[in-house]
Amino acid sequence: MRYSRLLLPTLKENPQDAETISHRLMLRAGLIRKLASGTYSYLPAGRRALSKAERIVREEMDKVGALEILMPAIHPADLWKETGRFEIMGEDMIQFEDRHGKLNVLGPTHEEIITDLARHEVRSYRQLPMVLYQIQTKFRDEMRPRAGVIRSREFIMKDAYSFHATAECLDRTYDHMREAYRRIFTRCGLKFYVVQADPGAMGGSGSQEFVLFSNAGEDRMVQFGETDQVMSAEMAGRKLKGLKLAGEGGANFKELDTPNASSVEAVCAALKAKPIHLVKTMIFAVAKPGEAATRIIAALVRGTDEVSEWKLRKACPGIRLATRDEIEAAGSAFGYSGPLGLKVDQMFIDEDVLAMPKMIIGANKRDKHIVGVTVADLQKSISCPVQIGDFRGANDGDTGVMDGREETLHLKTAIELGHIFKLNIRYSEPMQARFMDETGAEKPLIMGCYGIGVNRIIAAAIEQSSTDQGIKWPSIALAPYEVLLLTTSVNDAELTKASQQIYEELKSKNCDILWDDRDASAGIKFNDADLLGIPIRITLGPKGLKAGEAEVKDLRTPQTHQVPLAGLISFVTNLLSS
RNA sequence: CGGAAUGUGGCUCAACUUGGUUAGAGCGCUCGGUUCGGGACCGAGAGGUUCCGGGUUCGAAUCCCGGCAUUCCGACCA
Repeated sequence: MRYSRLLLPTLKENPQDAETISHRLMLRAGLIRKLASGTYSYLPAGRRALSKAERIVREEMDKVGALEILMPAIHPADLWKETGRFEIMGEDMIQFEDRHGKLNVLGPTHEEIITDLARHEVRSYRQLPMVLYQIQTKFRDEMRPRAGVIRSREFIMKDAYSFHATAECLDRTYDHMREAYRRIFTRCGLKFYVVQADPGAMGGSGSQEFVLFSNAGEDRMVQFGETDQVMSAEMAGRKLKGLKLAGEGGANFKELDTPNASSVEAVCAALKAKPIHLVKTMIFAVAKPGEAATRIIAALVRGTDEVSEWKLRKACPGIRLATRDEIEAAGSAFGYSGPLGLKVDQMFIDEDVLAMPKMIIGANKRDKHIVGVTVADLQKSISCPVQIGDFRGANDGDTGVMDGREETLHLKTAIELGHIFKLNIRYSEPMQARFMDETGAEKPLIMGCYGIGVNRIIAAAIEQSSTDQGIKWPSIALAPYEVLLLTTSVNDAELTKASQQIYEELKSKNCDILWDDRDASAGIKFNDADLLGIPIRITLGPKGLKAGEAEVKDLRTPQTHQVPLAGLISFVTNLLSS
């Protein structure tokens, strides 16, 4: 491609709207342009980078026998109602009525759609296992799009879905997909971690995330010491000291007015205290979906900590946050809950609470808190069963425990690149997607699903390795072009002729080459070259031409070579295949 | 949805506090010339609903009210 014919509008200055490095550089290097909040156009170079990522994804999917399909972005809302996810996804789904008054949504993901396809097309265990995938635009009406392409309202996702007769077969495919994902991100040159994750809204029995550490990310992760072991902060277990609910004295607490102070922050302001002095009391209900609660429980953590629903769920399965009515039925007031006098069936107390000398707790009355509460007071007043343990998300510096080993936990923020799930029959059962097994019995299809945020690959690559001067593509396989031919001046006929010859020859060798043939000063060309970061840069100037050599810079090493023109083509093709 | 900030040629910004000529600068763009290995220089030129609506005033980019948009923090999130 000739630069003079290309739309590659670089920006000299940082756009005011862009804060994160990948966002800034994608704009400045002319990869993307914003249409509106959370929606971006990909310009030629950006589209090329995306295509390169897509190509890697396709090759690895095809290698594990996945079949590419394409599903609609417009879905009948009825399909989403079959699994209950119409309500769960809620306002994240972009909805519209068509001219016939039928409600449709723009697909944020495709479990329901693929399951519908499967219930029509899959009849027999003989067809299984089957893996289908697509690369397609998804829509989510994000509350707050941010960081350019990292969280946008419209994004490109590779989503794959697998169907199985047995759980063992799902396990095998899941493992193959995980390895395929490793290969994909490795080929993209990304420094990624595979993380045990909470299946969350997707449902199912297990999942792993592929993440890349970056402060532009949104996921809170902890790294186990200096190892490659990473897990979500919510799930990382910590070492306990063995504290007990016991103590002497107490009963010197008093009730104070805290009008309209239901958040930790507001209570601190009202009582001139710090979050570390507070205890948060979270009330949960044990209930089946859509049914009344069978038990009400409470969880206590310090004001600085977050209750880990995941850890709590392990101790007490089937929980969900209690409703306002349920909180009041437990003798409390919404926003002012505390352990003293609370009528719950069980209490789960994070161990750190027991190390607090004095605590501030909710009084179970509107606009009131109790200060000066001690562990002894808790011991005397709590009559329900109590479990002491690890019920909070991990903090930076905690001592983590994994498989009997102990390491300091380092808190990190991360970009989620991909996520793989064992769905089992989460979707096939409610949607009645069944197959006939070898005994002639009808069974729900066992499913897995596997997602990759394709445009996040590009953003993450730039987050991982770039400077304010420009992008440093971590893999040549991702760069919009492999080779940049920089002709320092186009007003020298000899130079232009020699450049064109190099350009044509490399092109004929199937080399992805961009020739900067613009009538612009060398400085502009060098700066644009730095911004775009094309890995191999050939610079040809009048002095070099006279000496019969070109300068070849390999940005990956980064080494500069003076190469005789006679051997230039083979030198570059060797670099590319190395 | 809560908190904060911003909105002025294509881009980055100034003028706003304290209302007062024809709203400026740099970059970019067009034309002419010089230059030609790190955003070079000289000259000429085009380009504006100062986000929108209302109000105050003799007079509003500037002050007031309402709205919209964008960004950041939080809540939320396959």
